[in-house]
Amino acid sequence: MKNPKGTASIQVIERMARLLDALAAYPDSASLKFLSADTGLHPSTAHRILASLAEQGFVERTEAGDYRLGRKLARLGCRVNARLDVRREAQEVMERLRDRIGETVNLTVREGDEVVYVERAIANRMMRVEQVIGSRAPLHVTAVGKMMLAEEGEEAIAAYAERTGLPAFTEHTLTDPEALVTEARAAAERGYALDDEEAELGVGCIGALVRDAGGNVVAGLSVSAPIERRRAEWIPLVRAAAEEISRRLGWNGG
Amino acid sequence: MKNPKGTASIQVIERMARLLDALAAYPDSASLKFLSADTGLHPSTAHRILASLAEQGFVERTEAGDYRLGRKLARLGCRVNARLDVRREAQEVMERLRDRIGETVNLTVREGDEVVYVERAIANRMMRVEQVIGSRAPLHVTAVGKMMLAEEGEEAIAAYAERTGLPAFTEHTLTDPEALVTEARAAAERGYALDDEEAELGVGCIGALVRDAGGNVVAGLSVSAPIERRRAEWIPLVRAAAEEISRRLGWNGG
DNA sequence: TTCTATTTTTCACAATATGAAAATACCGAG
DNA sequence: CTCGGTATTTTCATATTGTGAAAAATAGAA
Repeated sequence: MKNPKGTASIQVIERMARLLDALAAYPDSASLKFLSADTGLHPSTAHRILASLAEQGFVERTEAGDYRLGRKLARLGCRVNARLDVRREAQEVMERLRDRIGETVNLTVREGDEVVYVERAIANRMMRVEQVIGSRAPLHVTAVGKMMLAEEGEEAIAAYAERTGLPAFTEHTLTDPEALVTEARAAAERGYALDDEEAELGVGCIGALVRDAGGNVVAGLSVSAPIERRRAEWIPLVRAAAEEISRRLGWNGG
Repeated sequence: MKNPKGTASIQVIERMARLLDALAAYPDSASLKFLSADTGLHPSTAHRILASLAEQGFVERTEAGDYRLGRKLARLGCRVNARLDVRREAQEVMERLRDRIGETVNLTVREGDEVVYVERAIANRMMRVEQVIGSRAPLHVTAVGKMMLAEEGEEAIAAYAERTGLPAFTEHTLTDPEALVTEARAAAERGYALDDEEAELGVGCIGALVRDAGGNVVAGLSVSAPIERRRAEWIPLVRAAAEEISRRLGWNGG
């Protein structure tokens, strides 16, 4: 059994990644039992890997013996955030936008075939949309995800569709590759994308892209609201906010 | 050659940690050549591990083929930071303290035998002390480090001295285990510690500890200034700021 | 072009991680 | 306090897996 997936990767590292991802899914800490179950790894193997990770500071152990993500990840992670200074720059702009329209504003970055929520400004209303920081969603069910796909061209979208099978989250999810391409192209031309209950029934989003000094897409900004409260007037506001963050990152139009 | 250090760790994970640390030492990106040289790993081995890490998103590759820390680290890291919400809570307090006394304020967390700088509010003066976020310093040459040592008791300080050899950074560095124990105990009793040019000539610090809801030390707050500008009047301000952050984290005195 | 400096792939080998099983630690219930 | 079930940790024989020398490919400089 050699390289079943054709990837030239080291087994332990792939397994470690699975363990860390599983661990990140728990709000605070998790026991060996759950982690080995979630990852499908033999408890003995999971234990050995986790012990090694603990030794290096990638995970920590609670008094109860459970595992949680470690300080070293925070340290290394803050280097990454410092590099793409998005979060820091975005925070203020996001809060202004939230105050202006009264709905939740999210900042997401792409990771593989998904977007990850990295920052947010939550609406202070009884009914609101709220994403957990660190949670993920496939590209094709989110407004910014569709724009990120559009950046890569039609072949890449086709490849994405092939790879993921465009799983449906609601009856409105775009499950047809053709429709996704059309929608993505339209969004790129307009400079914003909508999500009409494609990820969750009753939730509507407006999203726009954030670019760094080099013009590369580094994040996506979006407003998420109950669909009946969403207003077309917000579109220019979302675009302006995304552009404001881009400008702070050194992007001068384009 | 089995477990030369007696540790039951997985080799690849230890090597991966070395590579990531080496990578973190570079401001932006680094080439395979430097990374393998820095870590002492065979280029072939370093390449294979880095490729695997890249596959999992722990590192990314630049257009030039260089390596840099990846998004996944930011994502996992932000989970850690969200847990110990220190940085977010600290930011505002730190800026207020900085504005009050006009000198650089740092937030550090402990990692093994070192403190890591995770947040800061920089003095806006021509001459100022400025630490790079992510950089480190041994416990015994910093104000907060000495307080963190004091938390663990004398035996632990002795063990630390034994382990590290208390390397001298300046002629004022405490290189005698006895002196370090005395100093640490005094600092713990006072509730603050000083650093009198022990890390760098001309730099003086005042540090105090930040505790979470459980009373555990989660970080250290310190003011760093040119030694001749440092004032004893700042001591209560630093302590108050550290306590304010602790309070926000749920700590109610102790 | 040719030469040099890096990066990447290859491959035979043995060191290394694996996982079944046994041992230990941990709890709750009685 | 003891028993019984559960979770964690260690052990150990095994072959799978990662290793690193060397060769191949790639990129740059002259």
